[in-house]
Amino acid sequence: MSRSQPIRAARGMRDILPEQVALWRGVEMAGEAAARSYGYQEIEVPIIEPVALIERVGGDTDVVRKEIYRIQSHGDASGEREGHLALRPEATAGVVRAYFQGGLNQLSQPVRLTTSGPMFRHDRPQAGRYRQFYQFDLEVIGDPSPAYDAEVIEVSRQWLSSLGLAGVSLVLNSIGDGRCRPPYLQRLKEYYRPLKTRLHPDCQRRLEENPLRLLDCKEEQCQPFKAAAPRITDHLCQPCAEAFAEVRSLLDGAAIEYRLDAHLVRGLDYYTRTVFEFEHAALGGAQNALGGGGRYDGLAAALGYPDTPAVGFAGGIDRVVLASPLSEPVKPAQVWVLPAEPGLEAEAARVGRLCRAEIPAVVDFSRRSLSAKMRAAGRAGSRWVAIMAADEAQRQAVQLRDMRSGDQREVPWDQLAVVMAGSLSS
RNA sequence: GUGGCUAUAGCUCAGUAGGUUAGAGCACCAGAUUGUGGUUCUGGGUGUCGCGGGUUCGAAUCCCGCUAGCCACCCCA
Repeated sequence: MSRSQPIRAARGMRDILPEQVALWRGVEMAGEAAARSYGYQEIEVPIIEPVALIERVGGDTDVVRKEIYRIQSHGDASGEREGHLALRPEATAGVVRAYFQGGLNQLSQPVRLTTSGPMFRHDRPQAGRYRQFYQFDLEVIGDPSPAYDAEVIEVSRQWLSSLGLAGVSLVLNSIGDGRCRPPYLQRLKEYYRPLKTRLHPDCQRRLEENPLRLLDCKEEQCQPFKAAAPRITDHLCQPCAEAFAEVRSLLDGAAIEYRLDAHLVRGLDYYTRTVFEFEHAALGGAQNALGGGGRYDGLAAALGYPDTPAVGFAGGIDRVVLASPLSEPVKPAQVWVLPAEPGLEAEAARVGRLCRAEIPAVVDFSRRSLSAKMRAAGRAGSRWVAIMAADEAQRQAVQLRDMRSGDQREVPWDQLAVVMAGSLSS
């Protein structure tokens, strides 16, 4: 009625404040560096995509059922298609679309791509889980060789280890393909059906809807049945079994450690064969997955493009930041220009410009006392301050103070940049 | 989407048998130092007690609703 609440960020959204940004960028840049060193090329794709792009690949998963941010139609009578847009929940589908639409399928294959940016899912927020979250993606499109599965794993592992993360483990599985998975799921259902009444309610529902999920249920009462359940890796068709064996042998050859887990599955339906995930022990159970990926040979066809094999990885930047050892951000050398009395704004601004030839310069135009300005400069971690009152301004000079040593001397404006640059390099 | 816990200053928190001007540490601002920081000293509370309503002479405290955060699910990065 009277006063309204101040506006806050929407639920599940958060800001990355200046203090955090350095760490954030570091994580992102480490990904780019790892990708670049393996010859991956950067690509940017839209955050908004047609809902159909997401629905075709997502199938009947929760992500599509209830977690998609659909964009409200603009109300333009001629543009009813506007009602069919959504914020992307992941990047892979968009990258594959761009691969065809941009003619990358005409280049020599495979094409190695990397991208990163915000994704959106209408989940219940929790620590390490936001409605807008950031992913780093690797995709290798256009070649079925298991060697690319191994390479993608190697690059994503390189990303995580270059950040100095400890306690990261790789989990590996194969979930077969369109040929061997359906018969396996049939077996799995047959195994579980007689046990149905002894499963917990969610699993009773899963039995027919999504039997793979029975395998990673955490409910106590469902545990006893898992051990004897048929394992997908025992029922792979010949080509899938060979591909899986090759991935493992390549990982072994590269001395990449992993744990086989027949219960590892993926949320999105287009995955085939290799699936993998990086876990971090120190993070809570709900957000211990730092990233995951796998082969998605069925995706291109699901989008209406020619059947095209591909493999990829998506890493959660938010969670990697969370898991990263906090490093003290390195403050860049700076000079603060402090006019010691009012009326020197123009001169101070000019001194700032001269300094910027060599290092970033901040000009303090505030009216507070010089000692307050010094305090502020000191707290900001400035390397130098350039103090100037009317008499110095008249001589076109400043008192340049080295904040580390406390040494101070008068320096003419036109020598400032040189003097600071000189003592930086020494 | 389901269930549970929580919400007091910028941060971490104290404050309930309901009682008058709501506190601490850190942070922040100012001064000591009318031209010199990081140490020290002095001063300053910077707050619609998450929001809305109810009970009461009186609510940060009790009740209801809402919102947000956290935790466990669902699912996933």
